Amino acid sequence: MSQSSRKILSEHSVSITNPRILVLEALLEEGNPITIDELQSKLEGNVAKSTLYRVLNDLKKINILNEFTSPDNSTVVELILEDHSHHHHLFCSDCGEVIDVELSEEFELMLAKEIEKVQKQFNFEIKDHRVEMFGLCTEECSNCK
Amino acid sequence: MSQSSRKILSEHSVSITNPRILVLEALLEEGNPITIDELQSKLEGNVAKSTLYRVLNDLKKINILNEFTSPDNSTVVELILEDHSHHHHLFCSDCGEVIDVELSEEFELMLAKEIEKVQKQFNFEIKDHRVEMFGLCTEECSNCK
DNA sequence: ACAATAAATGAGAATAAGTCTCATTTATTA
DNA sequence: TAATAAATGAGACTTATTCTCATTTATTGT
Repeated sequence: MSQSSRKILSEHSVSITNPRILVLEALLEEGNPITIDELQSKLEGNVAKSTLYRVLNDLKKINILNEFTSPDNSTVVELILEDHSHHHHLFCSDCGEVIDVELSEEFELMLAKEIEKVQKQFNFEIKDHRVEMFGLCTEECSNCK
Repeated sequence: MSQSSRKILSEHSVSITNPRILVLEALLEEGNPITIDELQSKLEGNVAKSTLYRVLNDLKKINILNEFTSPDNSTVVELILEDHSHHHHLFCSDCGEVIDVELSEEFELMLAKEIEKVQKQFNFEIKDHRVEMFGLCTEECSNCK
């Protein structure tokens, strides 16, 4: 795991430091979107708060970190890995879990066409998009604590 | 305008007070999503900061206010009116403007089908969704300051 | 219309997420 | 391995939001 963290850093010409490795490892281990709070817990005080935020900003700058806000206003972060394809998010209003969701290719094609229309309509250059879904996991949901 | 604010409040059995009328009027006048900062400016100090947040929370509770976070992490609010149909948001990374966008009915139908699949896949009950689009308004964009 | 009561407000204190500062430590490179 | 630039930790600072509490305002029954 430490290997891939180092690899990720060097591939992006970012100096390899302990806090960066620890943060990357925590994010890799999680494998899913995670709140800053959860991330801090995982790090068990091994990275200073200021450093954590700095490292997250570093990762954003090299475009390997996605940051967004959950419906309950917590900041959520997620690593963008090469093999990690385009996806969307499903939020549970009950337990707060965030789940990565891939939608069908035909849907994405249709969305691309819609976006094309919106670009023309508003004279915009649309660079990115996301679909967010909100709901409740049912009792059987294994993702829910 | 004050009439409709009063009507909105009484229809939701919320007591009619000056700060609530002022906030509603500002939101009605704007007609578009607006940041808290912009809203505060529009209110020109006529509503205390604590009251503004309280009123916004009141409006959220009666489900006539939609709150979300822009890509630059400002809180954005928008009134949900009866005649205000289902829509999505387009964010300009340049000027920060947020624009309401309606997507085609066929797209929404297809998205509903996708959501149906996601519900089954993750054992979720999906209550709501939104599509967010990020980009840059071009120079001719009249929405951009 | 009025008094009694409950609810809402304003002002500023408190909290919490995120950023900044600066002295110290660590990584890079030659 | 030494010199230098970059990163870190600790805590101060900033800013958005919530909370507290004394005062004001709206509502309701008469």
